[in-house]
Amino acid sequence: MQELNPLLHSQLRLAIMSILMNVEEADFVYLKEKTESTAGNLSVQLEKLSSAGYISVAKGLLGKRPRTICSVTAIGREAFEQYVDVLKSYLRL
Amino acid sequence: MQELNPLLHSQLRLAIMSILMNVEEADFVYLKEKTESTAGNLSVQLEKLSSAGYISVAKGLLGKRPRTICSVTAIGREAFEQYVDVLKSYLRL
DNA sequence: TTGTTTGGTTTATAATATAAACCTTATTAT
DNA sequence: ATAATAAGGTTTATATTATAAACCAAACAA
Repeated sequence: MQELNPLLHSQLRLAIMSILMNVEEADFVYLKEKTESTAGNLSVQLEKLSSAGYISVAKGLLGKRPRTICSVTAIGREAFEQYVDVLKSYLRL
Repeated sequence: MQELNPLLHSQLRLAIMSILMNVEEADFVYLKEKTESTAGNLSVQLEKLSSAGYISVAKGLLGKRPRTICSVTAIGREAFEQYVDVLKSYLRL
């Protein structure tokens, strides 16, 4: 049995990645609402995905307010797809 | 987004359940080999699945040696299937 | 009869997820 | 002006979880 990439096998990080896989980019506020997570938890998990190179995080401003935009990288996309393949083998999908 | 049943969303417990979903029953030694887990870890996770009612665990003897036989219950089967459905919605399968 | 293997369980530790507390800048109300 | 409130986060502390180490009892082997 292959191992399930532990960076992706986490409720919140998987939710984040699954959103980002289906959209060009998403900002912090959107991800927070969609995943119903706390800001702290989201911040931590984004940082983990980011430092693994799975997503890119751009911190900028929208008008005068801070705005953090996230998108999945090629590496992240590949990791996600591989994770899905392993899961399929577990679940016989 | 629906939550991923945390009792199933765990590498080893998911592996155990995925094995048990495809087989009438399996003993401790078999599960240990298949999952490549340590006996301690396996013991703990079997206990968790058991006390949730997801699997039944029968401790008996084969000849003179102890033998622990596990099988998935109807409740476990249903929980697993529901978990798979939620996962599908995450992964667009 | 001492050591070793088998089949586990219990307990301690390491890792992880999560939320609480906090910070900064902007806006609103007084 | 200035004191509260909100927006958008980050940092840090805590609770949970997974994992392995240490342990135990029975059987068998040397």
